[in-house]
Amino acid sequence: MTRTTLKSLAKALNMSVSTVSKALNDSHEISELTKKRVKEAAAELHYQPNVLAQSLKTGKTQTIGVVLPKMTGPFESQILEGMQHAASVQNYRIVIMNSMENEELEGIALLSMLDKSVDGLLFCPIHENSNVVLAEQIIQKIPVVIFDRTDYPLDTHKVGVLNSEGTYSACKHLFDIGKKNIAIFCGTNQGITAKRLAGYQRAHQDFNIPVVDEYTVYCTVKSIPDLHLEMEGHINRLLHLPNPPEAILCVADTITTHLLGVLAKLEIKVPETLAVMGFANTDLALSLNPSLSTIRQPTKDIGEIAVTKLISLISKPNRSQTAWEDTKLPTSIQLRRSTIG
Amino acid sequence: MTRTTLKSLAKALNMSVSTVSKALNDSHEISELTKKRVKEAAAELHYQPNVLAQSLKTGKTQTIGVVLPKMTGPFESQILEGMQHAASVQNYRIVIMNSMENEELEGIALLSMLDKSVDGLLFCPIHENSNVVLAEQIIQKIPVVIFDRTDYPLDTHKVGVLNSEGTYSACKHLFDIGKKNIAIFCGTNQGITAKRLAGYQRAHQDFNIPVVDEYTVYCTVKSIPDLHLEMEGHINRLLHLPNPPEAILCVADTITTHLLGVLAKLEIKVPETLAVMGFANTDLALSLNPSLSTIRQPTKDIGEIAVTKLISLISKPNRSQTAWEDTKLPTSIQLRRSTIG
DNA sequence: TTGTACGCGTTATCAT
DNA sequence: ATGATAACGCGTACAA
Repeated sequence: MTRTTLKSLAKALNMSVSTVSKALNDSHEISELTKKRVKEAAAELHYQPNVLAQSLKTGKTQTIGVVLPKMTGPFESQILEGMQHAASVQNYRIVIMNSMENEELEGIALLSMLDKSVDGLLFCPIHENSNVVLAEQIIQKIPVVIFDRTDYPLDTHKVGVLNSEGTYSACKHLFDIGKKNIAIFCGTNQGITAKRLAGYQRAHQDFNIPVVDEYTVYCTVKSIPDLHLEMEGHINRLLHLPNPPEAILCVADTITTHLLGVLAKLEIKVPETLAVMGFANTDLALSLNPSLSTIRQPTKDIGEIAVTKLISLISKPNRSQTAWEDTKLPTSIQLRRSTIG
Repeated sequence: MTRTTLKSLAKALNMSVSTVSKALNDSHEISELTKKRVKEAAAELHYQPNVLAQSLKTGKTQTIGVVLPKMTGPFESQILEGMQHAASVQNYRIVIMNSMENEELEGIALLSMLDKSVDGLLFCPIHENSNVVLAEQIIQKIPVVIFDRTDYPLDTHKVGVLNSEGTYSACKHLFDIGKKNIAIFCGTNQGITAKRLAGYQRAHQDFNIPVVDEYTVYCTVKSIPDLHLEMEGHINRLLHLPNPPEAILCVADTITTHLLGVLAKLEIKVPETLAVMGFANTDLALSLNPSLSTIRQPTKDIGEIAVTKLISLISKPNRSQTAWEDTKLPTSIQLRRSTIG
């Protein structure tokens, strides 16, 4: 059982390879009749072009590489699904490399993109200056689009969200329901944290509410059980302040979704004692107890737009003189019982 | 800025392509001195072999394809991460195709695996006889390993879990804490549901507890809000039975994790009125209120083992006379407050 | 309209 | 120990 190649197809048809090739590619210099004959025979013999040979010849692989720090978590998998979908629609495939939040692994992943096996790269850097020189090397050869963690010094298209607006709206909502004292739980990614923190501060300014320094809290721990402990400590400390907060705003998915568990364990009433809301992209927000008010990121859009922009770069002849776009998608807010009882 | 190829490298070194190629591949017929010179020059000029040309020549792509029904949800992304990890360690890359639970899309995805662009396929079929003929065609050309939904008529390695044992242990636990009347909420995948249902029934037999027909419930709906409504209906019906159940066992992740939300809305006490446990692979089980007792699948292992088995098939010369292994990994049970208060 | 010949970048066989 | 050359499967400029 040997593979059908152009050559074998040509032999079976008593024609030359080039005729067959042109016929299959609908060249105008081939008669309709032969085209039809060729295509029928191709279908008959289950001919499939060898994409490797095609790519070697054309220099295009119809493949785009994705390098991202993690792929568990609803946020990441939703982005990946968006990418996967947009890519397959436009006849591209996706190969994923996981940097596992590790700069060295990220370097290896990036390096493997230089071998002509992908037409473009979608990159979510671990932090704002990880592997920058490598990235600059890569972008000399293939187009790159930065997504999610867009605070990265590379001149190219970027696709992320309006981080500061998300926290701003959340604060506004909390103010509206009478919670003026809002603690904010920050995550480990500096660029994103900074943006979201800025929205929090700007909201306070605009509404003339003072920012209490002690309300800004950093959760640095990685494992879930440890995170629970760390958050317990923070909450106990906050509630014993002379002026304890009435709400907690979380700026990272893991922190947000696990906070309710911690509060339940401490038997703190939500939202009466502490209202809770934060960035989170899981369906489960609806099924938590109480259901969780969230700031939701348009993950699928991020993925799809990133892919579309990348593909447009790939097909563009002179990439050098492009005006780079820093696309910031709006977040949206779902109000549920963790803030409005 | 033109790419460094074997040829340009050779020219720079005043040597022939074949010498350079052999030197880089550590052929024994090349002197140490030249090897050293070649390798230095290669590093100097940032030479990277063109993997496409390599693959075209060798027939190996160092790439494995994954076709699976969905990739959101913790279960799927954990499996993917396991695959990704095992693959990269063994110097393979992964390209993912999402069938989106749609048999036609699955067919397209599978078809694209026939073009010599992957060395092997990891396949999680939509259901027990979707695209079987296509799969059989594929396995003629490249090795295939079936994962997760292993109830599929293809002679090859399979990697899944001991589904019936999971529900068996769960029932045993519920019996132990005095909940003899257990309702079971089933999902839409027939093969897996059947296995898990069997474990439920076997447990009842072994412990001499009658199976009540009305306790077996099917949740068929896809969207989360609708699923909530459907489950509400089932629960109301069950609780008005003359002999209402004291526990609910869920056999699909989505059902399990969302059930607590439904019960909270109905203000039903968990675990007092109804204990809850079920298959679920999310970290959030710990942070639900009450925290959720789960049957957990070794997702990372599934992914890693599937990859390892596939790679071993790829490197095996005579695939025809292999003894196919149907690997069933054990599940594990985490007891939390949704059953033991 | 069809066919011939070459090259994409490698690896592998055969000489030297 | 090293070098010339064919081949992998395809696309295409050029010739017929």
